[in-house]
Amino acid sequence: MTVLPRRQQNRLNRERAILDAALKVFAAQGYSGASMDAVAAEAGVTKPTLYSYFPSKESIFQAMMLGKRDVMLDVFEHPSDQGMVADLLVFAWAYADTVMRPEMLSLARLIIGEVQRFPEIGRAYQASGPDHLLRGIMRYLDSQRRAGRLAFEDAELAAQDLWGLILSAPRTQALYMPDAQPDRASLARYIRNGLRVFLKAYSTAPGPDLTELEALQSAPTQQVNHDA
Amino acid sequence: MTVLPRRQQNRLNRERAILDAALKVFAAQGYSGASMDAVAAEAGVTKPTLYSYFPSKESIFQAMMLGKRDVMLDVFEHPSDQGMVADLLVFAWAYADTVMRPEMLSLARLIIGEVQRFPEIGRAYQASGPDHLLRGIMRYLDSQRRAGRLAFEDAELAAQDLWGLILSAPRTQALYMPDAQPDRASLARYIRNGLRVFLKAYSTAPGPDLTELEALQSAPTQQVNHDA
DNA sequence: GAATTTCTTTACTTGTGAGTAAAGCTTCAT
DNA sequence: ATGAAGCTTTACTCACAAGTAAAGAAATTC
Repeated sequence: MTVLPRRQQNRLNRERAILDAALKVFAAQGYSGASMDAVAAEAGVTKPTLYSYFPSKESIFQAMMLGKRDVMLDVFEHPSDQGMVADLLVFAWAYADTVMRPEMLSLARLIIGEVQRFPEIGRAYQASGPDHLLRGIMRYLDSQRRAGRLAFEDAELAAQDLWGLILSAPRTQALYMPDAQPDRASLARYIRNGLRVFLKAYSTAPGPDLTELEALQSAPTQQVNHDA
Repeated sequence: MTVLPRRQQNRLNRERAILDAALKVFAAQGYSGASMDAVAAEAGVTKPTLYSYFPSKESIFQAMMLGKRDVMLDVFEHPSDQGMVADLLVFAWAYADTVMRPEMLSLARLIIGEVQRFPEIGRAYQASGPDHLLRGIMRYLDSQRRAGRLAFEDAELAAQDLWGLILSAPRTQALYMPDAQPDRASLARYIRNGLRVFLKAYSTAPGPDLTELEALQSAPTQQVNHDA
């Protein structure tokens, strides 16, 4: 640990505080609706301080957005090695717990709402979030295909199918209705059904896999911790 | 046809012009970003005229949004009666041609972006668009189940699966990247794959249905006309 | 065709938000 | 400690946007 001079240390902390505040305020009010005074107040500083860290509202917005790139969990990087069905269940829950969190949904709404004015942000988010995750799913599905447990021609389509089956319905609903977030029971229903359909269409041994899925469903599922 | 007095006729026309202009401007700039002067200019009137039709910016926004409720096609109301696979293909294309149009995507972005400030609009849209359509799909799938061609327990889940398989991937991408709208060839790829997976998981006769699907795929698909 | 009513516009008021200049304070080097 | 440097604040400017008052134009009625 290099010991930074107190000034620079403070400066870094404040920059983070400002970006955190910007996320909160922009997510709640939208880009045009958010005022720099509100961001400053939320960050515990005053407006000119903001402008000593960033030259403009737009630059704060962009810095904040691009800084949030690595929020996405590398869900598919570390399979649990307890068999494909168990792996898929773990992945599905980890992913659901990530993208269905209220802050992530707010961020998604913000990006979608502003993407026509800030196209780069949409591209950056797409590349670092969904696309990155999709490649993870693809790698995993491919490994299962090589092991002879799945059969498909196009790994990308298969991965998109898995995503679409498991989470598109609850996520779409959550995007449109912030008040009515799905509870864990209905998430479980979506995940169970999605995996069932996916396995039926893609598994080389649908019967046994479905039996295994039924057996695992009663297992308790722990919520992923995100407070790190 | 009752002949309205010229005054009232003009008034109705102007109201429509204002709401159309509001849609354009709000969709392009967002609620906070749009100015009433811009709406007025787009509608070919001046600001006080706006305020003689609607009491406030918010009321224009709400009237415009709720007026757009019935845009959604009643795609699933009139099956083509050429067999389930052909029906599903027609439905899929009609739906794709509706929800993937740039204006519909802009509207969706606007709603998603503003839904935290206007929750009623999200609910209204969800009820009249997606939910309404889902019920149509459900009715159709149910009829096919009664006819013994499909097998499932929960029609709602089956309908959501169909939707998620066919359109969630391209639509999600289109929402995040307005510049990179998917072309018809890749839409066709999604639809083909989605139907294949759906039939494999839900059809009581997967083999024959898939053969039929292959046979139909080369058929020319006409784009739905929306200019009425 | 003139009077009346309704609608539309020109020309404002008021508030708010982005961005800044200059003064005051804190931290570090000597 | 004391002077110099940078950082933060108070107190502005300027521009733009929501909403309005009063004058002017158009249409309807007698």
